[in-house]
Amino acid sequence: MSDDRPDVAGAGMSRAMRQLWGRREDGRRGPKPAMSVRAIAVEAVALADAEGLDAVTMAALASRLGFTTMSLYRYVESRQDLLEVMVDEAVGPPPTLNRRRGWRGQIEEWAGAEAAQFFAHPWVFAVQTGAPPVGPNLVGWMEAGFAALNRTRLGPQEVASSLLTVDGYVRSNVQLALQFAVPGAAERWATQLRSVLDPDAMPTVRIVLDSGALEDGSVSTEPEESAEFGFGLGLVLDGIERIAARTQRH
Amino acid sequence: MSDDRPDVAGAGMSRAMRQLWGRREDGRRGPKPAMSVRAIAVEAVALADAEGLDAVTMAALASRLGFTTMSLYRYVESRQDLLEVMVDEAVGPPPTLNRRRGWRGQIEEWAGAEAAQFFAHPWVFAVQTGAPPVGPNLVGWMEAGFAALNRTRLGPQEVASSLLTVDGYVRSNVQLALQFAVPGAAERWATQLRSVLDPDAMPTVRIVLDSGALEDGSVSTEPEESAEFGFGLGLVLDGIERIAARTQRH
DNA sequence: AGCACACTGTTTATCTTGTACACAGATCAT
DNA sequence: ATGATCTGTGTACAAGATAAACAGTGTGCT
Repeated sequence: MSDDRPDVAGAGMSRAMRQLWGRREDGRRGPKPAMSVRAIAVEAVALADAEGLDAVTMAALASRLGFTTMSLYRYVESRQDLLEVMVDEAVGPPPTLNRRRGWRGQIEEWAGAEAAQFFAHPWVFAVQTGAPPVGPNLVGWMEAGFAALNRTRLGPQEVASSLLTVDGYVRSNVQLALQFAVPGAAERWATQLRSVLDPDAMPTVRIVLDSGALEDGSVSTEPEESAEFGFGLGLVLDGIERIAARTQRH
Repeated sequence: MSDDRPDVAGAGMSRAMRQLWGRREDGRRGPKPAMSVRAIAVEAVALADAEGLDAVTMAALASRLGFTTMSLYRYVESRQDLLEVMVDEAVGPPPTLNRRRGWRGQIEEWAGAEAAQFFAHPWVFAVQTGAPPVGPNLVGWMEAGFAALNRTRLGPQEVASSLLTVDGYVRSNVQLALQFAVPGAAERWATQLRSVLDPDAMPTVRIVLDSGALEDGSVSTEPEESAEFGFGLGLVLDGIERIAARTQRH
């Protein structure tokens, strides 16, 4: 199997991933494939958007595409493989950042765009990735983010850490916002807690709860416009800025 | 069913959660339960630690406990319910923060302790929670974190946001570290990318990759001791500190 | 004391899903 | 041409969550 040759492009990836990177396969005998990994991914994403990730069964997806269940396995090694391809498709190509803005503005753009993607495809959070991502789109986002941060004085090490921090911030923020996005979810949660909380044992939670800080409007359902989002991101960027100011390039 | 009375303690939670909060059930007829939610959770956590989350099937868990599969459903409403209970058990009770340290030191403690828990129970990340968490331990961690941040001049709203940011940072950082923790994973990942990357299209990724910033040692496998971890956390705390310095209490 | 009911753990059965395997036809290298 | 290879298909199975009905158990009420 030439697929396993370690020196070939895309070694170690699934066949699907390799196809996403546009790598040609070796032997081109047999009938031409009637589908493509990308087309499958697009349909799968649409299905997940419409009915949730659980609705994306191999059978349902295949049926939507007008093929049999097993035909999918010619393109994707397993459901897990499919999910990873779906994530790459869902995040889409990276944004083209405004060149006239400084690194900080660009990272804000980047973070906002990422948040928007997550809001558009909430099920992405439910996909469990065991290994670091290798999809072309995800790597593209990395490139865009690294490029922006590379305009600071930070060294590669710090650039990587910083982007990771920003990415982590965006993810956790959106994830929480999504949980509160269900109408009434915040109130229901607050009510549950109040009904069970011992005020003496947990005074501060009570205070925050009563302050309404976590009520419906506060953790905004919207992506970038949220004051919440901007506030926390500001924290992170302030930190990066401070480090950048006192760092020598390595 | 008195379980559904909206004014009763723990309304809206699963029976299991209510039991974790120590709420007594109403009718106490019939035979005494042979197990307890907590005992089940402990065994389930042990199983997940040892063999991964997938190994935690209702059948396997029940067998370990010496009962039939279906008996578990007397304690837990569904597998999903079990998973949520497991998470609360896995994070455990919150740390008691050193009272002599300032808010910043305490939050560092808090973050380190949280990271340690995640490292000890990596499968926690694979559990998908649709709603905000309501387990007593998780709320306990909230309390501890809020209490520390409450020593700043920040208002409740900012306190909540700040802790969320810290928590998000810890989670994403540990999650990534775990992915690179598999021996050779970082190298394999770097090799894969290099073999597929077009240097012209993605120059910055190439630079970071070649800098070794993401090689095995860099993203440390260890919790708090990691320079990585401290660096990023420092960013976030710097940000919080700056805001706190210029904020009036609301 | 006795009785009815709430509650326990069990047994049995079902339904959903992912996926291995073998096949028939298509197509290209030689 | 011809055989190796690749495609989509049909069949079959195994794992796993959970619904339903059941028989025993202990409590509270009479």
